[in-house]
Amino acid sequence: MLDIVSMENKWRDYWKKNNVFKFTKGDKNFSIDTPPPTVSGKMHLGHAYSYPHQDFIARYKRMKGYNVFYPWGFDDNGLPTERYVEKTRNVTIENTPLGDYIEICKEESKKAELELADAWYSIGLSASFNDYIDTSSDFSMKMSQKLFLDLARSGRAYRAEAPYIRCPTCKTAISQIEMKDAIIDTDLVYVNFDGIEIATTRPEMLGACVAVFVNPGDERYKNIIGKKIKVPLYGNEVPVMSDESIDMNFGTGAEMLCTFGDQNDLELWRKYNLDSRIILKNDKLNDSRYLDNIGIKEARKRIIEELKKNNYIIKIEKIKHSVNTHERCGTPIEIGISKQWYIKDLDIKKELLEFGDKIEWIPEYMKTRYDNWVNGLRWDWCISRQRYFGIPFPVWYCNKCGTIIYADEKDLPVDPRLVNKNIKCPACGSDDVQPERDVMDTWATSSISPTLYLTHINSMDMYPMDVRFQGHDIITSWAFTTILRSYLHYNKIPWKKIAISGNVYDPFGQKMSKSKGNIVEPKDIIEKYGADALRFWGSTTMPGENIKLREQDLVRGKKTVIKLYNSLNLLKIISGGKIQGDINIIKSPVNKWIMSKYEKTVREVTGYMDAYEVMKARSALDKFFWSNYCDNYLEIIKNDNEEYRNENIAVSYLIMENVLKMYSPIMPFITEELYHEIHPDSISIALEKYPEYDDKYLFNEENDIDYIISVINSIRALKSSLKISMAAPIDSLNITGDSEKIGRYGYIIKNLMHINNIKITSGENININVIQ
RNA sequence: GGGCUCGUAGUCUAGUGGUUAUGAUACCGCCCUUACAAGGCGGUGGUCACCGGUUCAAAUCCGGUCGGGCCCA
Repeated sequence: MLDIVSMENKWRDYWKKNNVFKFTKGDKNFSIDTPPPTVSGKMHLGHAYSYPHQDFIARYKRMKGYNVFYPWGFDDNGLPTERYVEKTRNVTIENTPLGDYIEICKEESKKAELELADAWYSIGLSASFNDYIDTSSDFSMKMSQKLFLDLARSGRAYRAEAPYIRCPTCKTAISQIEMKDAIIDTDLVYVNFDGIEIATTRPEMLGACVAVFVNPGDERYKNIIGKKIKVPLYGNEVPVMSDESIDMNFGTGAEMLCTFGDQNDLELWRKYNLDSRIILKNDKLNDSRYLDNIGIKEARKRIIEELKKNNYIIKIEKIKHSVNTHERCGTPIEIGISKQWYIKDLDIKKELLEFGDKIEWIPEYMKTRYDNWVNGLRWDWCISRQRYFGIPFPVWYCNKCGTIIYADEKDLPVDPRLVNKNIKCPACGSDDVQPERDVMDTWATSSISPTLYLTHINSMDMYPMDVRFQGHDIITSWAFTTILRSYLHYNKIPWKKIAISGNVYDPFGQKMSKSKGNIVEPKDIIEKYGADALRFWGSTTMPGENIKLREQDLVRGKKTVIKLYNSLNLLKIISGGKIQGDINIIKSPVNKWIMSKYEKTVREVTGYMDAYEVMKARSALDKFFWSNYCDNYLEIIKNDNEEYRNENIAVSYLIMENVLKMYSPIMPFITEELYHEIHPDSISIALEKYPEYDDKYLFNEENDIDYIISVINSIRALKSSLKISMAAPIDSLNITGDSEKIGRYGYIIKNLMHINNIKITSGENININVIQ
């Protein structure tokens, strides 16, 4: 009996111990840009579905003779890690010195990485786990800072006081990438503005009002456009202006523009070059009148009270309103104004689109999402975060003259917040300097993953990498920022291909989530069905497609594992354990038939694998293995003429081991196990050569035997209808059909179906009847 | 609101102009045959979402409708 769990464990240990997948650079290299999973989360089923996709290709390319660079990384920067540490170690930035806080983050990351690596290893990935990189290491920090300095010196990265998107909960700037829409319940307040009714969801921002906007086509307000009106409570005069973007059906059709109530305010503010009245700073409102450094909710209450007191409120309506939120915490974002670091990208949209075109997208339509994103960019990429654990900016500021002081490249990596290195201002000579306290956005480091990976092995000559694998949910973040950085630093595409994978849903098409209680752990699946079956399930979709978790796919995978095991078992019984014979001269028509089918399968499977269509490759292989090889070929040679015995053994073994090779990228465990039974001296099936298509093994007999098999199927149907065993002997049978073929290959029919005599009648259609 | 994508037996799925629409699973019947009953053989089951158009020919191409999913506003 086959014990799948212990068999898989055995090979996992073996691969690790023998460092089977270590990369050695050669003439023919193939490199994969792997998504570094975050350390704050466990490997979930979505990962267990998508990561094997990279591994299928990695293993295939390795067997096709490439030196495959398949690095491994962990992303342990930023907010998720801080959250994780604050939860597990009960530390906060308020109760812990910065240096200690960072050390604890690193410590926990390291610990989590060691634990997590096992989960990733358990699904049989052939990546370099022995030599992984993580995004918070000195190495990553050095590279990230160095590339940042390159951008800063060339002016691509700049620091500016500008409006920025802020999360009040996380108390940090975020980028357009991190926003998500949400519908919330809110009050729509109708305010009397100098006789004009205005509806607003942000009454607390009244003191920041710099204009009133209406739609130019709105008849109600036509005659007041261009006039000035007074802001209630504050009394300042603001212009009434018009813009197409104003929705006539929202509220009263007249809106106040505040610096800054929301993104639309910001856009109109930029478009018309309006004044600013900043009353909101770091989540506190201060208008030196009604609001004295108080929070947003409190301020809203107070302003509404004041408006009521002075009879400015007409009515208050409860509405559902669409707002932008921070995707990590769900808090509605605010627009703040402060100094942040940006990477300028709005001026190179055209170039970025061209780069998108140069990369092969699998599947192709996923590129559209990238294009839409680039076309819709409205902000330069804000890369500074007011957080603690992350790559620090290698800069100081001179308190005297304001000059930005960049770290010397030879001193990298450097954390200006923690080291005091006698920094002097190069402009004025002052040593009164202060460090930048912000850290970089996690994507600022993830976006240079090809550089990180290739520099790690000292092989930047392999740039661009061959392929990036990632989910479709991060096309606008990871794929986009990587292409952007690659353009800015090297003017090269980061990879030749990008392969996008889909999401995993439960059997009813619902997303898996804790609250729904429909989460399935990969570990449980591996225990029940095996890692091979889990990977098999992962190979049942076309590139980019979402997948539902369905038990039957796992069952099918496990059945395939067992079928492979049993078919080798049968070969051992038939051959008496010996492989013999010569396949250079094939005489048996049945062997000619199976060799033809086999060669065609090799050609087909290889073609699909080259196109990353693993699902089609596997289907073709399944069909050959189950139907042609097991159900028909092996059944026939069990009962074949003695003269073909040695040839049958040779052919059946040859095909068996090549079937194992073709299955091995998908199911590495069972194929390793069985291959070692045939070739005990092999280091690993993963290092063997993939079968090559050879047309010298195509024979005309293929069609003849196909015909004979259809005759056999008819006899099987007959036996089935007679309710007798396939092995039950029949004395005499009349077969109508192609008499020449049936005559020539009648012995196959007789042997397999246990028939003593056959009588042949010529006819168009196959017809079988028993002669009593 | 815009974009992308999908709609094929109970369920999942292949198929992008041309025999009788693929396979899996479920279901029914038979068979323990020199491996495998988690197997084999046979069978039931489909107005290819709907409407219209192009064509000798449409699941496939075009337009529209309805319904899912995702991305972006």
